[in-house]
Amino acid sequence: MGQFISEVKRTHRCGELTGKNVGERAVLFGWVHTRRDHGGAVFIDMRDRTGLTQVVFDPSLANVPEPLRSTLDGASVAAAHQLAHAQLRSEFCFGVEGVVVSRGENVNPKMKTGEIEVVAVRLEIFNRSEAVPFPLDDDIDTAEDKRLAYRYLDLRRRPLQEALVQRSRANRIVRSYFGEREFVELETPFLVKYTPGGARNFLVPARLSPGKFYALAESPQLFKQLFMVAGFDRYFQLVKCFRDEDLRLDRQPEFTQIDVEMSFVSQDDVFTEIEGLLRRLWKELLNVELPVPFPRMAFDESMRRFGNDKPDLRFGLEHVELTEVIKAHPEGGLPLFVEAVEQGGIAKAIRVPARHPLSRKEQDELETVCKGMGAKGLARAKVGESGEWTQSPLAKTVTPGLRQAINAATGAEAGDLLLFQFGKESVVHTVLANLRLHLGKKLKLIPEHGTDGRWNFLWVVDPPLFEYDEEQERYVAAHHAFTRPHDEDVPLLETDPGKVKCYRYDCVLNGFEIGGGSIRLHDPEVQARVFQALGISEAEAQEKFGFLLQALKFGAPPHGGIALGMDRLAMLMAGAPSLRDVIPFPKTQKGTDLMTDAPGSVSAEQLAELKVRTLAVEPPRE
RNA sequence: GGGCAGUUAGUUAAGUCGGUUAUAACGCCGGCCUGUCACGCCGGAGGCCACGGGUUCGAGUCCCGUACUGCCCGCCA
Repeated sequence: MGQFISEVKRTHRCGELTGKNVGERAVLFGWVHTRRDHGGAVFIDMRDRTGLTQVVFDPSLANVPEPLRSTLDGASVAAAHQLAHAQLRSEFCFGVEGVVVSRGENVNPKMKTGEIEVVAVRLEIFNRSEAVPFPLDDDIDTAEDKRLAYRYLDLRRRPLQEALVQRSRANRIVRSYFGEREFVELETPFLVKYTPGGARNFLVPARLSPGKFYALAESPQLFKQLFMVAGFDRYFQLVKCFRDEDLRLDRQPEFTQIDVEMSFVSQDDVFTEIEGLLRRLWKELLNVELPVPFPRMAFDESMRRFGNDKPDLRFGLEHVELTEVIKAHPEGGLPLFVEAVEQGGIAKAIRVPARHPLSRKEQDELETVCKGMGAKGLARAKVGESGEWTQSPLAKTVTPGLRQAINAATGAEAGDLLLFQFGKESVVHTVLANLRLHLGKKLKLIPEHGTDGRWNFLWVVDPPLFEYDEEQERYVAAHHAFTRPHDEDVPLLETDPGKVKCYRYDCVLNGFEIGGGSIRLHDPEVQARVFQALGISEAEAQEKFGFLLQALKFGAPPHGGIALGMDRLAMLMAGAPSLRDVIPFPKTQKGTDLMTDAPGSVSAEQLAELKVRTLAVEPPRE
């Protein structure tokens, strides 16, 4: 044991052997991927992270041509075969020394290395393996929780290895891109002071300040602005961020951002830098030329046409605004519609073209989907040959005038299906935005998971600076309080804050928000007015953001930036169905780690040392 | 906090109207096999049907609850 490694060094990797290597001596290290034992000859598909090579243990050396054959030690070959036959099993880790030979008639065109095989002259088993709990093939349908419990085995599988290797290359590209462009890579603290608002923070008890807590940084936002004040001019960082919010397919509690901040830039300058980066990533990793500049869409337009601020532009099924149409037909015969509109709500529809027929049952399923998102129901109407509505309770009540107006607004033709939502604007938008995505997948306009080679990038721009919070009955910052409003809207800060647009932007790809940022507010006078509009007093602002406000007083440059979600980028570039597939050790939707069983209990002593007492029902161990 | 779906052998699944020994494939173990590559053939082991309660003469199957997993709404400045 161990001798093998000190005596011989690896000469090749499994995935890189080709016909050009025929005749070479080869030493390979790897794992048993599959084994086919014919008694007389044993075939092993040997795997390392580069791929597979067939290793054959054949004491007859039938496939080794002379004069090479007579140079090989027959006794050693026979011993290797015997060991392979008797012991070598799935997922054993082993080393092999042999010669690369052509497979001749037996070429396997399905394998990258199918032209050749390695005839084993010497075998060393480094470590045996228990039977693995699930197959390690490329395509498996093993339940996620079992894969996560044995993540180190799941990570032996090629799709995950390739995704992670690609992500590693992406990191390198990011660093060289920004490095070449005079950006400085700077680090920021993870243990920071808690600031209210925004994402919920993970808290870390501060042992040296009993009773006090650090927060884990949800982003380096304020620090990177201070880099600008300090004059670093152009900053980037690949940085972990932590947010204690509920998880989704594309959200993990700890994730990585490509964090960027620049001084003396406009919104367009930021876009140009980022488009250049994304172009480089797509070119080098996917060999795809992304057209630039990316299209831009106003936030309001995105909400109107798609019901959210991250539209998937790969397919239609756009929302059709019907509020005004209904208002124009007060006699229309749609009490529910009218009621919703009168109460300040809106009415919208999606038209499903006749070429995508949906059965009654499928329509009912759509209604279930909608109800799950807060809809009261899903009104629908099938459009007949002469524009009449059928298969709908609306058919009898709606007046011909309103019906024709709605048909005209939606562009409805015979055989089309109209799906309506009416009520509170936020609910209508949520329901229809998700219904549109659901339909897109159901009708195979976009894939259920992963990508289809279409890359529809989009900048969503000019959102409102404030959002009205109905619970608190006041305006809150839609992004953060340091976003620069459009100059022409500044007067509205006092008169109509809801109308103020700002230099905030999101980068959207195929319906995923892959990045967002803003041009920052560096004018103290406007800043004060923004705080006032938010109802934040001078004292309050000082307490929360005092260090930043102070910093902005010392000749702060105009600046702005963006943060890109590295995990989401990696997921989309890999065509992976989930963020978990590009994170080596991800967490479940409940934020647990099924391998380490984190989060775990701690001892009473540990808690006492931190001056922390838990109210949880389950007492800590020990 | 809420909605939907799921949980049966190591894995993936089937399991009819509630009925007596819970199936299959793959994997695993043993045997045979010299050109396989989804190797083949023969044999074998392997199950608290997630957990708890209920209905019933009888529950994998029906009902209620809990846990866990996934997707979504809320949440994510």
